[in-house]
Amino acid sequence: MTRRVRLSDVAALAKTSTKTASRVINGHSRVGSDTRARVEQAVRDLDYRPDPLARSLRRGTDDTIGVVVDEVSDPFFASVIGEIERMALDRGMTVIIASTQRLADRERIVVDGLLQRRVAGLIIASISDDHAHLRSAPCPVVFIDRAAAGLQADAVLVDDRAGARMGVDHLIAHGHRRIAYLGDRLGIDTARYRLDGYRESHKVADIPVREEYLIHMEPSLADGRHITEDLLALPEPPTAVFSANTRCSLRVLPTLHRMGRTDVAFVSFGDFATFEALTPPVTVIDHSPESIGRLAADRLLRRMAGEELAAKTMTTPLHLVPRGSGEVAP
Amino acid sequence: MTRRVRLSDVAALAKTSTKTASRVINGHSRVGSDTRARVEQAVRDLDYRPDPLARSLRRGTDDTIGVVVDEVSDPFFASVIGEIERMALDRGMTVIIASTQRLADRERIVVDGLLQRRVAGLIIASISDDHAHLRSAPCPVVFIDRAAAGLQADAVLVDDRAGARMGVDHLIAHGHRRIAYLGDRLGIDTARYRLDGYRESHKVADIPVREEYLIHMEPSLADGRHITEDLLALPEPPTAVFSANTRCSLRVLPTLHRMGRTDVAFVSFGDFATFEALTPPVTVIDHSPESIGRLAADRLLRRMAGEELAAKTMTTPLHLVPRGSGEVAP
DNA sequence: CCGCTATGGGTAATCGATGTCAAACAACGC
DNA sequence: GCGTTGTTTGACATCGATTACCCATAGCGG
Repeated sequence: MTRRVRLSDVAALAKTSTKTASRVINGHSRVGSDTRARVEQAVRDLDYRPDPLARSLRRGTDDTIGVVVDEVSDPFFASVIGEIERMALDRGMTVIIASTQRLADRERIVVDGLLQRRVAGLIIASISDDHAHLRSAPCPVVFIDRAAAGLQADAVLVDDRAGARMGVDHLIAHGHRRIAYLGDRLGIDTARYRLDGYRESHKVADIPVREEYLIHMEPSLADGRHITEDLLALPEPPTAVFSANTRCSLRVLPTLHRMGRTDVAFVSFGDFATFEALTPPVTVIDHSPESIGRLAADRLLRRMAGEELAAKTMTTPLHLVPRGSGEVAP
Repeated sequence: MTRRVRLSDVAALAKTSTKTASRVINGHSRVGSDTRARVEQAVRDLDYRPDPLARSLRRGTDDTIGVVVDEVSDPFFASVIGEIERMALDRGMTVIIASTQRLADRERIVVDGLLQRRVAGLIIASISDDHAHLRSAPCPVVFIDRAAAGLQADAVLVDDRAGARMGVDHLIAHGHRRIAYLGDRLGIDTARYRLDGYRESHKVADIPVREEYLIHMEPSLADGRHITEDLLALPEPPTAVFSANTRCSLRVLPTLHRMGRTDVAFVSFGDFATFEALTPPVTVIDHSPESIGRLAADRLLRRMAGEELAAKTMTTPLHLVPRGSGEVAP
């Protein structure tokens, strides 16, 4: 990092004005071919690269995509982000990731912060329930995992209700009537819809829902040990567990195994590499985080390129992968 | 997002100059108490927040920490990042994450990009072998996971050689003499040192190293199926596998289980939530990604706060957690 | 030879905040 | 009353790039 090379240095070396140099660099309007050549040479000689800060300040926009998620260490989001990054970087764009730790007020701060930085586009897994303030956002916004409220916008979703129904129906079909539900706290849409699916399955099968079987994990709660132990210590313990997301599954499965309670059936909404290696292998409702990332990034990049598109909600396909843990009899 | 409120708007409302308003906002030097009050009122009335871009441009530095890792979806880095974010956000700083996909030339680009953005500090898991160009970096730099080459700098490391020795010694102590090594390609320091440890263990125990047991996975390689199958199809297949990192373990363990080959002993350098739930549970060399993140962030934040510190290399503790897979007899 | 349109290029304002420097003013001692 | 010191304050330049606006030159037809 020697002294910064500025546009004016380039212009000086090319014996022209900054304006013309700027024209060449940004490919604008007509510039004489000899002048253009001189500027290009100077750029090369000085290894000049425009200052992204100054450029954004003037242009009012940056070539950065902002991504807002709950937590990077959540394997689901980690994969989504990985895919977004891959697509963005192919196009020479930077990605800024910010996490909300599942706190609604942090989300607001974080999103505002990104907008202040004039990101060119935003991909948000929102936990807040009001996005009206994004209506006049100065850049395209794509929602992932959870839909926008009070706002027409693109969204790439998972059919939460349907997925949960698949999983719970599957357990019911295998004879279970005492099924625990494990998910995030209900403030979060995804959790609510998945719970809805759970309830619906019960209703259709005419099984009453027992409130003591519903566990809503706080974001901060470090491990699932007590939860699992308490659940199995109930006078009438569940014979099956439906876990509404990978993160919950990762917390609870180890405890279940440590307790030797693999007789409890288990279905996870969301897969993970080692799930198939457990004994019994974990039955999952699979949805591809990569394709969510890909769809979202693609949509965003197209909007950023100026395509006029109507707001659209995309849903990624789901399928049940029976592997063993979901087929254990009660 | 209505029209942007600028400092001059605040100044106008408070009937003073932009400079004075700026003084109040940044708490610099002395300002008359009545003027200060007027400015503060105006800030509140207009909901003014300084433009981070303009501020950075002028100040020459941003309140953002740049983090460079191989890949966000690597569980090890995901945890490290999670911890860095938590610490940074407590102090109101933003974190920008960029990934290199384990490509040395991308690393250079990505790092330069962050420096151009005038990040206030950098945390790098570098895969390049020359950091001389960072010697005069305009901000503090802390290396994680892999040390700096050709440069005095802080680093938070894992004792790769010692960890590998622990793991391989353990396998040897349990009677194994045919031990496969599975790691990243050797261009990466971490991989090299871990392999060194593996070799050293063999030397000490007077066991020859068989080159056909050494697997160096390419970063792009999607799954470990063929690798595992090929390894076990050798005329004299290994009776044990030492996996040099969590990512490799996550790729190989499922295949091993799918093939029903849990008679092959397995030790993983790096733990993961489900490892203890497998049958047999996975013996690991445990090192805490969170504490790496914490140490690195702490060090960086202190430097950013201006503390003068001598370059220091920190090493996080390692311990062997025997769980079963590493104690399988040959 | 004049006026008109292209074309290439320069000057200076701008984005929004902050640093420099000096003016304005009060208080103080003499 | 005057010089001195110290506190507030503001005009202006600056960070580095982009752009609105204007000017110069050449080529053209009449």
